[in-house]
Amino acid sequence: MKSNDLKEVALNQFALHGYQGASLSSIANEVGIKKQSIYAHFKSKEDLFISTYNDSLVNELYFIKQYMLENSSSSLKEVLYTFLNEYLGRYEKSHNMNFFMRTSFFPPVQFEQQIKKGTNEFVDELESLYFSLFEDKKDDLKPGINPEFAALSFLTILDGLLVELLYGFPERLQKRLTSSWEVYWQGVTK
Amino acid sequence: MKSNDLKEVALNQFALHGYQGASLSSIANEVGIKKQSIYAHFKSKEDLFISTYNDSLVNELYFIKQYMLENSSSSLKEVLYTFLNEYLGRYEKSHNMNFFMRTSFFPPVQFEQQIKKGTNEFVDELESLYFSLFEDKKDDLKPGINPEFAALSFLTILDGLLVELLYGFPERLQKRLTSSWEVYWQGVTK
DNA sequence: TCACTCCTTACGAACGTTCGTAAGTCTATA
DNA sequence: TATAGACTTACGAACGTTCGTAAGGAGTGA
Repeated sequence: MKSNDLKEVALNQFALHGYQGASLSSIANEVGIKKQSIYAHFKSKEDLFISTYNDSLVNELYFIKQYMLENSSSSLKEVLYTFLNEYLGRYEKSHNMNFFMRTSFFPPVQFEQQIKKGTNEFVDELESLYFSLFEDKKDDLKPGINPEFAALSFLTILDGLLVELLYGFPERLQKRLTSSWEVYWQGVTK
Repeated sequence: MKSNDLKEVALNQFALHGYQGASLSSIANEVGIKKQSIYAHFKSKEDLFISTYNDSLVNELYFIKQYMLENSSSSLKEVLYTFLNEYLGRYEKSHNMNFFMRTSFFPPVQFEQQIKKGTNEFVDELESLYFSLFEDKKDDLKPGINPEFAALSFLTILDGLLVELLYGFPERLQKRLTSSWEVYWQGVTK
């Protein structure tokens, strides 16, 4: 289906150049059609954009939920550390994360409320996934550590590493990952 | 001087709409001149942009260095925690941080190398500032904690909180700040 | 099987608008 | 009187969008 091709190419272009920077003609070009033909699939550039955004949100959430399902039997330490590495590695494999971050961090003004709502639901879901995880495995934590605090703290570090991912200096990212993990794990276990 | 007015307005518009989304005419409009008059001060939109970017980098670094100078006698705990709050609070007061983050995270393609170089120097300087701080005050740390690790870990948390700042949910930011700080400080002290 | 209609997808041509940029002119200040 | 800075006018290029049209497939009734 050409609609999916369009959304896939649009994702890449929007990730690379942003909403305003990506043009319909260059998107159409990459798909192999004329820009007017886009209007057979989407009624406007805005329509294409939010359609792409909704997909990216679903994909992002799907990846995380899937990981959680597949690793629910591992120890807390293993779940967390492996997740960090897998999630950061995902960045290289598709533009979905890049697009999603760009759009969530700096939404085009005309979509601001809509995207803020999406972001809010995403983070809410993410947090409750991690709350459950930490609650289930709180025996792995040092007594006296609030599982919710530990979860939020972990997610903050994850966000911090995402920033480093955007900067694009892999060796620095690696050092930050090592340091942050060590200090974090030392903080939540004895 | 009108050049400074221009850069100030440009900073706001670029922060709000990005490089491609901000137009010279709207910038000129806000300054109170015609867009063609911009060319009396800058030779192109690109020129205005990187000029604005260089200013924003200097400002960002200045704020941090100044804070470090003024608080060099405080305890490590106080320096760090107060910095977190002051730096996050700075976000509301000017668009400099927003512009700088937007540009560093997602540079327009034609400026990519130039901005990556700036970002790299900025982070390098930031890290060495914190390396010195943690080295100077390593007695405040739990023995066995590597001061460099503690510094990088702190900076990663800072970045993570910046992301939360961009999301724009103050109450969530507050919870993350509290949790992250508590876990972090528990990790680096006994 | 045939003809008819409907829907999807694609196209060329053109629309109005906005963009960044250029050249030349006027005017105030120093 | 020289210069900086703002103005007017104008430009080509690119933008998103609309229109009319055409090819192809799916389903329907004769």
